[in-house]
Amino acid sequence: MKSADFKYESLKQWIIEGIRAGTFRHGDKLPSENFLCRKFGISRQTVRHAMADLSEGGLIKKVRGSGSYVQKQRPMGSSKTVGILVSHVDDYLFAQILNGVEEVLTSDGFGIDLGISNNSIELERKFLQRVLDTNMVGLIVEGTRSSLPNPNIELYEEMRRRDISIVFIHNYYENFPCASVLMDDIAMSRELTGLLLKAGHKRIAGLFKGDDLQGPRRYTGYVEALRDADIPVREELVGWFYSNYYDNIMLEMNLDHVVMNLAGYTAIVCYNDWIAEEVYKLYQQNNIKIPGDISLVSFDDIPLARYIANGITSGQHPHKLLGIEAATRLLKMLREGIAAVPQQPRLMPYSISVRDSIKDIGETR
Amino acid sequence: MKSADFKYESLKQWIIEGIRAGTFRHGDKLPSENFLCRKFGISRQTVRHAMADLSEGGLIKKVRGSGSYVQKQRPMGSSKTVGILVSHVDDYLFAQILNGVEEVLTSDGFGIDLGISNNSIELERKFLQRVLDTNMVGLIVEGTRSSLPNPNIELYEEMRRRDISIVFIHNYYENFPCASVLMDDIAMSRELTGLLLKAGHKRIAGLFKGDDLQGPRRYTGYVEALRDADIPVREELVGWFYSNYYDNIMLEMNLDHVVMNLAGYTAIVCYNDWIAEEVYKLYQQNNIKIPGDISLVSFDDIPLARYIANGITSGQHPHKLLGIEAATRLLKMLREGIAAVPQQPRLMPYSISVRDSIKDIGETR
DNA sequence: CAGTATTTGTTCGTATGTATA
DNA sequence: ATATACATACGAACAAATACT
Repeated sequence: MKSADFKYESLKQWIIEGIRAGTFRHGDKLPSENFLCRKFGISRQTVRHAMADLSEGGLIKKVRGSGSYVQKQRPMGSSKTVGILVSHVDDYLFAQILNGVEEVLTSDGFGIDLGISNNSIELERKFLQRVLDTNMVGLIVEGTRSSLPNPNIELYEEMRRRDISIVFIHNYYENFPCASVLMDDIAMSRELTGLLLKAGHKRIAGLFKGDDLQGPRRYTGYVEALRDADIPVREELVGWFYSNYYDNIMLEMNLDHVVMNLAGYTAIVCYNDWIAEEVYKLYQQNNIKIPGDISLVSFDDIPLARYIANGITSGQHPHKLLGIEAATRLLKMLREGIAAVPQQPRLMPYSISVRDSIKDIGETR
Repeated sequence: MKSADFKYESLKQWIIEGIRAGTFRHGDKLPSENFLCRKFGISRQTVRHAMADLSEGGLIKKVRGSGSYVQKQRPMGSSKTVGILVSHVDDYLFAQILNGVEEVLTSDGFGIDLGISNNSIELERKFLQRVLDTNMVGLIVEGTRSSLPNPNIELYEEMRRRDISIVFIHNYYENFPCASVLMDDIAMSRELTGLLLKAGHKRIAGLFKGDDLQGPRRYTGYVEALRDADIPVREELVGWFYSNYYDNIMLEMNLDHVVMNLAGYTAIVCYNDWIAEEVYKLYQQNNIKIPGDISLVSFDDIPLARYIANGITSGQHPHKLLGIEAATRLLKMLREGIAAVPQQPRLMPYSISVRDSIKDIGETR
């Protein structure tokens, strides 16, 4: 189908198509040069030209005295680079993850190519394209706007076709089953909300990120906990915010609007510690005390969490371990094939750092 | 000198040497194939074999009907990958820098290959080797143990020979003049120490990192401030710690030893906010109040700084800007040649966030 | 602008060397 | 040890792009 004005180009195409179609599989011996000469009625030099090109590109390996062989799709010595795409690099969470990933991969001689999506579908696409263009062997990725249908799925599917190993972290796309490593957001959220319930709170507000899978998952845990306690979920106590409003500049301008629209609650579940800090600052301005007036729980347990108010109760997320786990799974897939790792979410264990941000208001249900 | 058993290999060598020696300069037209046939008494096929190899490697460019030309050392379309090597990824400082670097480079179509040295000379070497092996076009690097002579200088020099652009951040090696972007540690430290002096402090302790260039620079500023105030520097008030003791696990075990050996001071200059936090925790255990008993100033102004004690006074380092500045300089070097950017340190502007960690003890000198 | 010489690109044929099965 | 298969090398011819007159 392709323009093959030259004989050596058409022979290259013929071999490539044969490999793609499965006629020649990885490790197979290709027909000898002399055989191809006869078959196509061309000279050996021409055959050699074609084979040399393919060999240069790493598609085949020529062994003197033996023959030419189809290389594994990804010859070991070729790229040895793994892409890692994260959504934000604002804080130390990412740094910890990266630390873990780096530790595992570089000890195995892999390089890391980094991309930041800033939760932009377009930037995600750009990086995925780069993964394909530069022939990376694997990808660790934090999905962009992972709770919504993703238009870049086609690129992920192209990667799968090309046998590029993929591990998602923190989230994944519903319509793309894949290995992933997640924190156990639902259970963690259920337990954190449970702490508030146990302290007698009944009107518990929630503040979640809407366009990232972690938001809905944390919301789910919150809902489950309320349901278990036979407390109806009140729509007006749940605030949602979105990526557009999430970067540091816009955050404060919009968050107070969301938070101040919540009313009549004694406790709040915050999407993460950064949001909790913003809420705390807002409360300070309005002279609301934590936990005196409002009890608060949150996620991530960043170092700051110790210092917000009297210390806030936060779900601990083993970030470095998550990075290590993701990288380890990727390595296994690279070495033993994609099937070696279950293409399902793996939930990381968690723990909760209880601090003085919950006031017991008696009446234990 | 090299084993050139084959004619095409020796011709390749001859051309490479010619380019290296300056006989053929970039853009020059090489002798025609037929000329080389006659000159070396070999067939045109053999000449073509050699030329094809060089062309594949990007060293020369063949133009049909015209001739073969020496390529620029780094043909634009080749790698488009920039290495970035940092020492630690523990905290958000690095994340901010990376954010800035990423923003600039990816908008120009460059990819980022990340390495973490963990302040290990060996890991640094490994990454530098990777930069060379994978033909990266540039490098942004935070030097490893930058206050000491570095055994990897040879690799940096090889990069320079290969026209790989290099920008140092935070530090540089004394014996390798190079473009670099630094925070103005000395001036910042002088000003911070000055704040303590203005508040009447005379016995001011200092706690510095010894094996990173930033440590000695901050110490220098501290010394200059004291000298300006005609206060002698007392050896016993200065504590030094080293990378071995700097990772999170070892830190606390050793820091208290260093800190507790300091005695008879009313104020302390801390290497950075993480150290300040450790010092603060130590003080808490010993019932020492900041600023009641000891005044404290520090560097970096991380978000935590607001929350340590009543908030600590800290020198603000525009991390993201530093990343942007470094990346911008690198881009300029990549586009216009290394000479386009002064091979000297560029100091970033800074500001100081004054908080309630300094007690005025009267007697304004 | 046309024509010609130069230069690289493609293809053929052949011969010899060397590693592998 | 022999046959097979790839690696190097030579010689020749024509095509196509470019440079020069």
